Amino acid sequence: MGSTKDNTRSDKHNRILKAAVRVFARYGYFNSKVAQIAREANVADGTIYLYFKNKEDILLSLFEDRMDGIIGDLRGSIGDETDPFRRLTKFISLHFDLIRKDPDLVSVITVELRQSAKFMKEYRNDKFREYLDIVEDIVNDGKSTGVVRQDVSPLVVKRGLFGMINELMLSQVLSRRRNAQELSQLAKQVIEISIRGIAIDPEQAIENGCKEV
Amino acid sequence: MGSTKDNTRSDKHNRILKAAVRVFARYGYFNSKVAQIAREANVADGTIYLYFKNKEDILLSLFEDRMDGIIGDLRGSIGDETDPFRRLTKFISLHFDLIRKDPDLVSVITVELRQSAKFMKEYRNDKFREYLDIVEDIVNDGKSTGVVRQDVSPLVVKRGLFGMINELMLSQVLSRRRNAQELSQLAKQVIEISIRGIAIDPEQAIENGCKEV
Amino acid sequence: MGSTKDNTRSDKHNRILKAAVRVFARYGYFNSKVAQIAREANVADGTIYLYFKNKEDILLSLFEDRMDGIIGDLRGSIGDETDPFRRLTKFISLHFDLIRKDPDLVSVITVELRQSAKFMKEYRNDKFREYLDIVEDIVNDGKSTGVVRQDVSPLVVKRGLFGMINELMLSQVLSRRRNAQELSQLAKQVIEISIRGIAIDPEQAIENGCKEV
Amino acid sequence: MGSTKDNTRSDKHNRILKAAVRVFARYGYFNSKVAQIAREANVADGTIYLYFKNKEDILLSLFEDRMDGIIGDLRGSIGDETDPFRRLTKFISLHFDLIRKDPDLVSVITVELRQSAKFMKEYRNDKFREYLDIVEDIVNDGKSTGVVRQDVSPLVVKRGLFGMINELMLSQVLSRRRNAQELSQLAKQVIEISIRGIAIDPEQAIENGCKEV
DNA sequence: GATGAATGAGCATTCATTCAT
DNA sequence: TATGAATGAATGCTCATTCAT
Repeated sequence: MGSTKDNTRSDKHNRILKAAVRVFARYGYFNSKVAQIAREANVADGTIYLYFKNKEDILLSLFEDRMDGIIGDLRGSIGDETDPFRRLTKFISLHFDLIRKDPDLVSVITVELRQSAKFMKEYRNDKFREYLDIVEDIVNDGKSTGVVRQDVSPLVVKRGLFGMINELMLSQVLSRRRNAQELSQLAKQVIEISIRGIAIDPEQAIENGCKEV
Repeated sequence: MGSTKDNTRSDKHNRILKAAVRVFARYGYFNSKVAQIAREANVADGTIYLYFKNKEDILLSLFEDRMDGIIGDLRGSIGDETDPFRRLTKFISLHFDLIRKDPDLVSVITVELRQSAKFMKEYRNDKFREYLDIVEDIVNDGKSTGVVRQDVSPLVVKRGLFGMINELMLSQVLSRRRNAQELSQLAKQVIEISIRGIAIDPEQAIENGCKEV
Repeated sequence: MGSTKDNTRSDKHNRILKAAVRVFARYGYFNSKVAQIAREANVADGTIYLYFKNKEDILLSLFEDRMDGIIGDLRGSIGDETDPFRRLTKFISLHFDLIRKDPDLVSVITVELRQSAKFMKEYRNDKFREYLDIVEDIVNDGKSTGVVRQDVSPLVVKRGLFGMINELMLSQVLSRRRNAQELSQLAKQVIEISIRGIAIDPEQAIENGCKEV
Repeated sequence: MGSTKDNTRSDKHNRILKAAVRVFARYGYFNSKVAQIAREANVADGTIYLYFKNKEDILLSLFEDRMDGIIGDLRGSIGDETDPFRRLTKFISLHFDLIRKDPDLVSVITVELRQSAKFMKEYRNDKFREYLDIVEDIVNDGKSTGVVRQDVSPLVVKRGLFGMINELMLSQVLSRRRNAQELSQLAKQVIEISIRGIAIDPEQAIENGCKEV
């Protein structure tokens, strides 16, 4: 029958993860109780520990799992494009789409993840790096093809752009009201500033980057 | 008879705050014990509660107190300047100076503050807004004088720039090595991207904004 | 085929018991996990409960089962002898042999068994009593034949001797090094003290009791 | 007012220890809850941890503390005597007195202490050794003065006698009924068997050892 | 104001036991 | 019989906060 009856291994894993995003987003990581996640996932407390090492592992696994999806989406969306600015545009846009599609996930990524000492110390080297490298690649590509200024540091851009997007997503997630138009306006602003910020020929870059988005 | 003997009210208040930055930066907010802060401040556990409502209040007071200093510094530094881009330049530079002057404080602001539900929900309206408004004013000023593009949203710039700076400060604080040159390079990158991102005449703006900094 | 493939009922029962002695001896009763015993016995966790009521029942069954063997050995060894002191000698010797033959079992009997409230309260009435009665019979026999002092209490002797042997076995099991010679010296000491302690004519008793052992 | 109002540091320490003996004796170490000890001691759960590292530390401290008393009593009682057998007599007698004076303590020492892996592995080297040495000294003394057989091993006697006494105390503590007469009979039996077991001249030894006890 | 001993609510985690397959 | 995934009750310990001195 329905999804509640599907008790396969991977289903429980997923149910717990889905419950965790909701709970973490609502109460914050430290205020969330493992028992609460279990209840929302419709499993027993102990079952959680068959799938995750401990509470922190739920948060970290959540990040890894969801990042895989996000990175996949980003690559999928960017893959078709060759122009660095169009790729940057798509990269940024997808983030602001996410705010509507999964605000809880955005909450967890922008706020709760920072509660994990382990994440702050170690994790930012793995999946996070893979994610950041997408931007680095775009910038490097732009420098090779001569459309991005040579003195632009891809390292600064990737982290800086991430910070900018992250903060704007956060402020959106914290304020209740959100409509699609506002979000696309937001995306547009970020896109334009970013492109102009690094392009050799800003006007041309904007024209290329923003065609029919 | 040095400072350790000065037991005036404001001194203890300050000693606790100074101890708190150290402790929070080292162990993280949730892992920091009030007793530990008390020990580092050389006061009794109970004394803390004569000066602060509770543990979270220490963090929040810390933020308010230090933000006053930072805002003061920013205003002081910016006050002399009239060119919006020069003001922006100074605004950004001061942040990267802070990483060297008080890395613990940077740690607390970029990471630990997010642990406070109260801060995330309410506080971002007071002292934080005052801080952000500095940028908003700069951008608005630039738009009035016609050097910043009219379609630039000051709201997006203030939050976006904050996010960018914040993330770069965080990544600096997390990595051990830090030298003055690297930091000023970082600042320069952020300055250039920001200015070009919003200026009507980027080349002119950069020339104005970066004179002898 | 080989023993690992023999999955008859009594084989699994035995495999579990053998695994339990090892695990209990190594980790102590309370720190031993049922799952651990199952793994060492090469059966599933649930299978344990087809053969034993619960964890405590494993310990108690273990005791019963092994005590049958020990009592059998004791009776076998003593059966041939008629002289009470020779019987006592054999009784004691066999215990110190056990330390080398099955130290894990000695560990469980001297230490772990005491963790079971049920054993301490009830069990000491059944198999344990049967075991103690061997000594009681010897002493009573000695009193009848006039070689043991009339004012000796068989009840005290049986429990006292058990305690003495038990403690010496324990101290042997706790200390790593153990050699056959040391153990037989130990046995000899206990034998001599016991015999002299209860005999009417100690010298004669020792001579009878210790012939060619 | 009464003892319940004496809240000095050492008083709480003692109250917890006294509560612990009661609780451990009644429910067994593992079944005893820290909260239960706290309630019986009239302190908060957390207070326990101001005085003891953890649950096991309560048990171990209890042993150390009470052993000090017992060792002191033994030395006090034995101190006056010069005859080894009289000293042995007093040593043994005091144990059986303890059964009446503090059965809970006897319970804890004979049964619960064995639950502590730490005690079984490490502790038996310190306070316990000090206690056993009392017997070793007596036996050595007896051998020097030529009243104890030269081939008697003091090591075996000290551990063996301890085991004997221990087991008899345990069996007394486990059985409900206990009267002073029965206990002194018990002591007398142990005394006589021990003395005869090790003496060169048993009759003389008994006469010396048992004068007016 | 200052102290620090005392409080006690709160929770992640374990593991013996069950039961659907 | 046998399995092993799932269960959920149960508890030692921590630590922010209080308050008698």
